[in-house]
Amino acid sequence: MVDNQGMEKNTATQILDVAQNMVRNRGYSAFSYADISEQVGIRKASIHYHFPSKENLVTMLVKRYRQGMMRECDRIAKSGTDPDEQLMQFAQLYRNGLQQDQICLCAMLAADFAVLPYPIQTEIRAFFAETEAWLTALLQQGCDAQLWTCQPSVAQEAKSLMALLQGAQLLARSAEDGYEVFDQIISPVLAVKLPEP
Amino acid sequence: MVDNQGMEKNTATQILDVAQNMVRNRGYSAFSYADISEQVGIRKASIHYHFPSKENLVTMLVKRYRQGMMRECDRIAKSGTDPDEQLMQFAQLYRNGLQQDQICLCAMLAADFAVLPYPIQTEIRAFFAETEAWLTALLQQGCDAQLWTCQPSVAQEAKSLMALLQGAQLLARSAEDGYEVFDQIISPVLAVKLPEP
DNA sequence: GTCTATACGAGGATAGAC
DNA sequence: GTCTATCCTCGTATAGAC
Repeated sequence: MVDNQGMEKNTATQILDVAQNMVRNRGYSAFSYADISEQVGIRKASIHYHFPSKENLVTMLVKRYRQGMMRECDRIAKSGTDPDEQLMQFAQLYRNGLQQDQICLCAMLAADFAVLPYPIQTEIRAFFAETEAWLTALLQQGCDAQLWTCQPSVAQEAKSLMALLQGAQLLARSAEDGYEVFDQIISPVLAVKLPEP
Repeated sequence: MVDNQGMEKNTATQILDVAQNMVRNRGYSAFSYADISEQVGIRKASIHYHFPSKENLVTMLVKRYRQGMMRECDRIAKSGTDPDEQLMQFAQLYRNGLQQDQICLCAMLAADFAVLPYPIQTEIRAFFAETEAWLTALLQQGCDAQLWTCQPSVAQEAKSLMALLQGAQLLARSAEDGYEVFDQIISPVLAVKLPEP
């Protein structure tokens, strides 16, 4: 596994990394340039050099997050495993966030939707549309391979699965043992997807 | 239907009503005493007479919301209809919020969980525990009446359903047509609950 | 109970030196 | 690129008059 050990990450990337953790954990309104400043080790004013405004910063953040999500999905798709295994890996993406008490960036921003500038809203919609499209294709593969059936349509099943995963993250973070709650929520529904014994 | 037409609501109640709309729509960090002040028609300082701090205000808010939810659930339970009809009415509670672009108060606060004072966190946990208990009992009735089966347990199915409903609200509010998305998400899962043709 | 006035800090943002 | 210094607004909260 190649990582960045010893490599200097540029400042803009560091800012985005910290901001991402903050937004996923606290939401749009509850994180500030001062928070980023502390963790990155530069002054508040310096952040404005890289990202002129908060609106700009978060817009860039969602763009990057969207690309990252698509990369992950592509990786899963190209792994060559069966659709049911791919579905589990997809669910795993949501499960991973829990270790730092984080939910999906766009799930958090969907909650904050009413206070977001329009450009950010647009990016969020794009994220959900892309993710849904990918998941729909995966579900269709499973149907074709007779692994499962989707009623009344693969598109609706995809939406339902996304809602389930996001809701599971939401419920998990207010629970003491987040992982256990998440797994309990996921298991009945994903079990239904597998062939009957 | 008896309503409060002509009745003066006391100030504390008005404050809670406005605050509830605000929190459900914008979250904990993005609403202020100034917002309430405007809509209720009194000064910021006057709000502090009724609720000394924001923490206190929102704690009271969640307590009241929790009681309201339990009242609604009791009403459904005592309606004498079949479990499957009761389940639809329960889902309807979540659907109703959408008309004002609002999600469940506690779903919103679950997203904001990391920034909430401890007393509020406690109330939210209590809300979810109560709701889950009620829903578990309803699902059990349906099992007993052979209307459906719950795998691997009614408790897990209850959690899954709550996650689905909250996730559906989240996805609905970032969509142009919220109701349509919500209904699409709900229908595949709730349809499974009904007897096979 | 509600008001005016005010304290005090935090928030996002800009100007200009280095 | 990053700094210091500063602006202006908004946030929660308190004191004290009415």
